[in-house]
Amino acid sequence: MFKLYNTLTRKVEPFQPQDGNTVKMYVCGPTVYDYLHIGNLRPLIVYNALRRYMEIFKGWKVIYVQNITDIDDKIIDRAVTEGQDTVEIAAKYTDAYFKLLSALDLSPADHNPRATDYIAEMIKLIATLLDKGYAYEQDGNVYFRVTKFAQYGKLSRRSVEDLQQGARIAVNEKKENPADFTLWKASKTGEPQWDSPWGAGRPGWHSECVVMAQKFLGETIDIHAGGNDLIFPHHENEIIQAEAVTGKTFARFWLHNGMLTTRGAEMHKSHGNFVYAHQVIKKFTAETIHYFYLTRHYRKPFDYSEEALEEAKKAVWRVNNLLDNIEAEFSSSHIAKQDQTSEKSDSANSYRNNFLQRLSQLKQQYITAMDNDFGSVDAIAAVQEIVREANRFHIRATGDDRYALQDAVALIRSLGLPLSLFQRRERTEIGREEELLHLLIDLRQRLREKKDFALGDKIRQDLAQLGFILKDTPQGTTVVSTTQTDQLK
RNA sequence: GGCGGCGUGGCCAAGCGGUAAGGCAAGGGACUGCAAAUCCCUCAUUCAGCGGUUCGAAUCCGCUCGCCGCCUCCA
Repeated sequence: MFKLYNTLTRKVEPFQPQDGNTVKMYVCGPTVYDYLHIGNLRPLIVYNALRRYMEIFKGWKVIYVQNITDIDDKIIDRAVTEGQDTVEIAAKYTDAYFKLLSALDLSPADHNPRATDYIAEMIKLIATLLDKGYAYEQDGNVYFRVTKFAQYGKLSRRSVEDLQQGARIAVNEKKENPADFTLWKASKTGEPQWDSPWGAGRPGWHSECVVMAQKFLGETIDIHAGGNDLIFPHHENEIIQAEAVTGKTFARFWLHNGMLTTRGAEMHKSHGNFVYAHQVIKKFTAETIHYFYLTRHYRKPFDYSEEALEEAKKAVWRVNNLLDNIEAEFSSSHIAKQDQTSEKSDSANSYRNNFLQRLSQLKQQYITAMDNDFGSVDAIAAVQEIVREANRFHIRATGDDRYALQDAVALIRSLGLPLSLFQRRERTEIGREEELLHLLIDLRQRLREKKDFALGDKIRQDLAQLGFILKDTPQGTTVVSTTQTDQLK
């Protein structure tokens, strides 16, 4: 049974899409005022993997919507400091955002609505809230009257009274209640603005997600996800707007990922303790980065460090090394065929069967882990276990039994697929390059047979410099290209 | 003040009532001309501390200590 932790109920609950086969999923996207930092990457990677798991292993069709917030105070500030207008700023960072997604091998969303394309719908929503008495206008500003909605606070589990005790609620004379939030903001001169029944201005932050989620996914969506820093006020304020209007549940499941920290402190632009995502991508592959995030449970905070990424790199390498070895063995014409044609003995057969049985056991372990609130950490542990088993089998199996290794490779690739791991076809392309490589390998083999190890080692060293790692295995010499992978020291 | 989370081996990190996964590191061994990789063995009688519930607790409850987040913008 597939289960997810729902912030709304604070419980792990069985999840099924509300209408048969289609999951309607909305993930809060970026405000495009700067490049993303690595903390921003966590929800992208985690929810992408969740989505793909639901598609590939559950067989559901996921409609995945992620907004782009392209109008906001931070964008206005940025426009001033960069000397451009807000449209240019938004375009620049939106473009960088999509480039990053692609570099990270993240599946594109089905829809990426931009806030400024939905101003009219937001105005309509706000007008409805005014009509129903959930909002009020003051000097061109419109505020939500939070006390009017009894369930306000049901997601974050706080009451309006709690909020009033908080010392950090901004004093605003225009509000009836300090906890009321802005739906429409009257613009100052020079700021971007849109016409509305309440004068020129721009929408508050929380309306856009409601409008865009409902536009693409309907009044009740299956999953709404984002960072746990959005629980309050952002998601709380979305719920109140949506449900005040429709009277229906806005989102059935609310998912929230934990924050990244740097030496224990939350990573935040304003703390200055962040690293840009594009900087990390220069040093590590997308695969290593995915592994890094997916080996920590998505709801817990965790500490970023380059050492931790180095460790992830090695762990990924361990898996790919096995895939390389086996694929090299099965595709290389240099391996003697006689090994693969011997008749099978009963004992060998049972050895193979045991191995295959163990593989399916570990596959089940992976699925159980993933089904249990996206336990990617345990799921990856199961893959590592497959690697150990396969390495063992690789050493000991003989004859036709060895073909079972191809099953192991296929399994690892299929389990890695939703996680964006272990997909790379490592073998160098068949072609002139490979012919040349094998010429060198043959030459080196002859030198080694003549005990001329000095020259043989030089060939190996020089090829390594060019990015081709030679390994002398019992099955012969194999070659792996490091051009597409993290190079180990 | 209110709401919430976390504390597991040298490090990272699962497990959330049935007797401690996985990775990295380290030590020993096998294999190898040397490498690389791989395999075998060792590496938490114990899960911050103290009580309680239970046949049984890292897992539930209470208290204490330590760290962190939200309550303003933040993924």
